[in-house]
Amino acid sequence: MTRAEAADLPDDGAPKTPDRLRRRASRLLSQLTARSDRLINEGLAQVDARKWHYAVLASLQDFGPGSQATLSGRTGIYRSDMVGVLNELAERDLVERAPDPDDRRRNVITISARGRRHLRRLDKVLDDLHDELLAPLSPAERGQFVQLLTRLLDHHTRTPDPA
Amino acid sequence: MTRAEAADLPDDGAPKTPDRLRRRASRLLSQLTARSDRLINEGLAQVDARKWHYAVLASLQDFGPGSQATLSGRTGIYRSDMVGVLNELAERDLVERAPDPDDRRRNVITISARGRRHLRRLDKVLDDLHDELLAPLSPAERGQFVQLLTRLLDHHTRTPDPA
DNA sequence: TCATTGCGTTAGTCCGACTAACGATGTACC
DNA sequence: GGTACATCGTTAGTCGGACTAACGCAATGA
Repeated sequence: MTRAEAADLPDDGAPKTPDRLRRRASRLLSQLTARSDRLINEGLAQVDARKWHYAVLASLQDFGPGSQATLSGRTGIYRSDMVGVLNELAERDLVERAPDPDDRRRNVITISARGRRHLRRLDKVLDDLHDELLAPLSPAERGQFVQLLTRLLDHHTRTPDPA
Repeated sequence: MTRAEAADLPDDGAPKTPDRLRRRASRLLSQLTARSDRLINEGLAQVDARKWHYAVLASLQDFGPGSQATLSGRTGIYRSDMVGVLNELAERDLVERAPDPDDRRRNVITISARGRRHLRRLDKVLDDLHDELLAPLSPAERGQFVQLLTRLLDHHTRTPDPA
């Protein structure tokens, strides 16, 4: 081992990260989100689903059928990406896509019985995955965490940057 | 217009997002991180910097010179991406990259006086940006938030998925 | 009627996280 | 001393998510 290495590396070889870096909320968010996304994606993949599937199905279940644009608004998925998501859902017979007789530009998307069943399953899967995600936190802390995130997101959703 | 802005408009048609979707921690994390990343990136862009620059400079300042691999470990930047980051930093004369006489495979990266000055500026910029990011939270809540994030990240860092 | 707006769709950009593999070099073991 | 293996910097490329541009078409309203 060279002299330079001895200066850089602690005895166990674990690399040290500066505190000012480690404490930055933006960095914590990025890193945690990366882990969270992977956890959720892998979990959903095991039941042949993606998180967008859940968003669309839940939105259909809770607010009824709608056009692709409507779903886009309800779920936050861009309408450019919605196409692919609905293709996947239709392939699996979880939704039906039919032309709207009242407005021939639109498709009316409806959740199927199978879709409803699948949604119930996804809800369970996601509950478990979030249990894993939030494992180190007590129930009270989980509530706090969600609350803080919500407030921050709301703030930045309704307050666009003046740039 | 971004996703979150488009979602959820006050209409009588009520394009609303299902609660079970809105409350999921994973989703809140993703969305907030997207906003946070944009905020930080745009802010840093105004001083001709990227967040990786900060990570590398801070690591050099706090722990001294090191090889690219060392920096990779300290900052979390993949060594494949480190190349480009160091190119940018070297272009701006913020670091110096010199071959290590003791090990000709390595480069020794050193922060320059200019780099130190730049780092001080970045710290200030980031403080301001985080003030904006965490605006809706009280100081106590900010501490709480950082603490919760840290615990979660630590947990998932030291506990790899059993897959 | 004609311009405008909304719809679904295709294509493509940008970025961050991550993997694979290469040539050059260094280290360990027999 | 050779040889197998590990490490370093580097290039290239994958993957998914967020986001933009623009098309053809249908509906709307002045």
